[in-house]
Amino acid sequence: MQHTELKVGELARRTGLSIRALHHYDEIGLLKPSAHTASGHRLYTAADIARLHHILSLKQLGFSLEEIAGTLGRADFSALRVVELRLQRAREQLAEQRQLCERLDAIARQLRAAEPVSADDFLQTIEAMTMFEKYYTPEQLKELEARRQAMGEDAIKEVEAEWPRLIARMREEMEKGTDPATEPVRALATRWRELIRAFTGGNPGIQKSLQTMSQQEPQMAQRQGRDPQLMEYVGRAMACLDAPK
Amino acid sequence: MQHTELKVGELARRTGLSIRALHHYDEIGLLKPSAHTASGHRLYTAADIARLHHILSLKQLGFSLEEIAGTLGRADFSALRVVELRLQRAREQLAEQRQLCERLDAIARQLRAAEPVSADDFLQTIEAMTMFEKYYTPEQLKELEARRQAMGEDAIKEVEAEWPRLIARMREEMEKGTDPATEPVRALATRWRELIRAFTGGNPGIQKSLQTMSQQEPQMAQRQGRDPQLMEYVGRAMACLDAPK
DNA sequence: CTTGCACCTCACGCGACGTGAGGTTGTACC
DNA sequence: GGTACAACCTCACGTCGCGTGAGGTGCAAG
Repeated sequence: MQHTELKVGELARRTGLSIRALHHYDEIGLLKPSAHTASGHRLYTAADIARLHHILSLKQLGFSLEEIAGTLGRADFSALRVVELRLQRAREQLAEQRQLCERLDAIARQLRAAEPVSADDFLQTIEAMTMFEKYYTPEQLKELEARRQAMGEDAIKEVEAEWPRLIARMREEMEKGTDPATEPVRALATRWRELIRAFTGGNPGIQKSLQTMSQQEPQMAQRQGRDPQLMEYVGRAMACLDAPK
Repeated sequence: MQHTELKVGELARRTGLSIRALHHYDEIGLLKPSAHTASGHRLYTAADIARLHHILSLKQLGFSLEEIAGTLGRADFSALRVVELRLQRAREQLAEQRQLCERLDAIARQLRAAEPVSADDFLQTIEAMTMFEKYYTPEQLKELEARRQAMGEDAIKEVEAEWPRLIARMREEMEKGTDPATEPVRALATRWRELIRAFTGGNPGIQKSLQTMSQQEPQMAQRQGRDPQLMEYVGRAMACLDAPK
């Protein structure tokens, strides 16, 4: 009955751990075999094996080896408190994972809906989504998504195609030096305002977030051809709309 | 207009990254600033900053720096495929996280329901749950949980308290050498069978899993005083019940 | 005596940086 | 010119839980 002591290989086979892992536990003092052969081979006693089972249980709960060592070290710990702390951590990580999945899923859907996109479009899409998540609250994002749903795929694509054209025409007028209060510009400015309103839906929170984003991330606007100079021109045109000549 | 180049500190402040992280990206060749001052200070151009934004976007999606480097390296990758692979990984991790949360939550509930438990009880509870998860299918676990609910806390505690008593009395008879076919043992064996039936609910799958677990994990039984010798005695007593003298 | 297996002890590697140590550069003020 | 002080630089080790060799020893069988 004294042959109950196991060597590493045997223990590894029985627990499914690697030999290296057991060596590691020995190294860091988490599980030191109580006996050794004369030649230095590790001999794990029944008590060692019981301890290992405890270790594996706690490991399955996501505790670090250090935490396990601490927990097994002193027997006076409050089990409930320890588990609840760990549960809290796990819940936070779960929420993060969920968010990540949602992000990826949203992007995948975008990609599936669109034509085969170029790498550049792809990166821009992601960047845009990241920005949106940064500047809009979750509720606002929901509302935006709802409005997109309501508009339908085609309408969205139309608007997305119209923006660059509108920007280009506005730039033309600016470069020609057209007075922003006069006609071709008034029409363009009106359309500009309409498109923005179609996006915000008149929601003041979303309007505010959009404004914040535009101010904080001028590079994004730049990439779409909306440089500060143009924006200032548009601003003047808008002002003229409100104050009719 | 040529003052657009940023030094590390500035870029770090704007992106929320640490200076060390930017150094790291430089080290591994993920983002090498296109310019340096004469004295060796890093200067990030607008193009560098754009690349960094791409990097951060992909990082937010959980890609490793190596994957990001690969993705940004060649422009011919299939965006959808990349994202879908990543999504799959994320979903798997999400499932694991969820399982972990459930495990922790179950243990926390157990701990809250019970009296303040000793560290030893705690570890034993966890170990038991781990074993259960190993040998019973999710559906079986659900059924067991349902039966526990139906029994009520007090009844469960009663049964849990009865087991050690029953085991002790059985051992007594065995050590006295009582014939397992004769009376005090017949009654004990009957009760033994009843308790097991209360646990399995007569479900053959659960009966089988229980048997498998008992065979594969003799140490667990041992700790409850059910050594092989005793089990063999119980087995004989059971057989005598079925074949009435 | 050799073969072969299980065991031993170093010791580096991963991934994405954190955290110093110890030195240089740039800028502002005296 | 000197002297702070912040911002930059380059090593280089630490993290966590082992994987993965390299190079050597112990022990039983042919």
